[in-house]
Amino acid sequence: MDNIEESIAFLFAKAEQQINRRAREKLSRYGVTPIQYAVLKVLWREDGPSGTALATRLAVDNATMTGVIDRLEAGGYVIRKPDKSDRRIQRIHVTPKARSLRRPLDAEMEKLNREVATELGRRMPVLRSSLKDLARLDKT
Amino acid sequence: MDNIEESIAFLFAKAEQQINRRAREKLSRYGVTPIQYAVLKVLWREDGPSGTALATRLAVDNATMTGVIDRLEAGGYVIRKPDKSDRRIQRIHVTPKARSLRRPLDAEMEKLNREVATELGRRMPVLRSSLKDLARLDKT
DNA sequence: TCTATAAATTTTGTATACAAAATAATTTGC
DNA sequence: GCAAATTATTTTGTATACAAAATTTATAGA
Repeated sequence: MDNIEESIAFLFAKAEQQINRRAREKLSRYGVTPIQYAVLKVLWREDGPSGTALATRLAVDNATMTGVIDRLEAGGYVIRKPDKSDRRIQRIHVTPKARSLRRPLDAEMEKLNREVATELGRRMPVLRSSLKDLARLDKT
Repeated sequence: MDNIEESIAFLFAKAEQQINRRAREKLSRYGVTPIQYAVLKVLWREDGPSGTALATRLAVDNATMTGVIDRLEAGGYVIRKPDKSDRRIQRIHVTPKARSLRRPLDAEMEKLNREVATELGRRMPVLRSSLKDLARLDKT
């Protein structure tokens, strides 16, 4: 392995950088980032999870999730409401503002999926299964 | 696309997170990070590029590269030397300390490559070509 | 019961990563 | 020759991302 470009870690970092850049471009005019979109996508399906539940589901650190929720809350997309029976827990709820963004945001991200699928052609299913295996979102 | 786990951007982010975590684990006892390893890998082949040349080659922002070099310099892995004919340019040189790390660091990263290749089996070549296409390290 | 442990969240500190602006030096164009 | 444009680098500000520690509250065990 003479060149850094042959390193799988480097290739992953750069490919992810590009995909992330394209996702940011598509989402930016709605005022949200890719990870913020991921949080909203969970909330649209079931409102009111705890911060830790979101962090676990989206595979980020609790500390990272605190910041993401801070900014979503500052932007008026979510609100923290203390759990009634367990005062350690903050439940995260979407606002009407964020609900109204569901269709357009999903449309943007599905567009990105289609673009990548077109660029990769028949390799797309293999890429997808490889990513899922490496991400191991189920177990670990 | 009902679940965030189907979004290609999310899958990429999570897969990259795992790969990056594994790379950090392997490199950490040598005091370097994945992007710092990438810088060293360039310098081992040809010493003395400018910061901008490194940023372009490794596809990161100039501002990001400034910070990476700052920390490599603070750790004694590289030194900045002003170019003799163009006073805007800082040339980046490896130190003996960083030279001595070449073999062990390359060994760690090749180990990671082999591990991933084993996990993905026959899908590895397709993954690699997909990543290269998406990263577009050549053009753009 | 009451203390030790565990759980949820936040805080602090470090490291990418990028955008935009600032700075300094060189090159171009007239 | 010199102002304008370009180039290299750094600075500032924002946003992930994680580790480690701190805080608050709940639960388990003696």
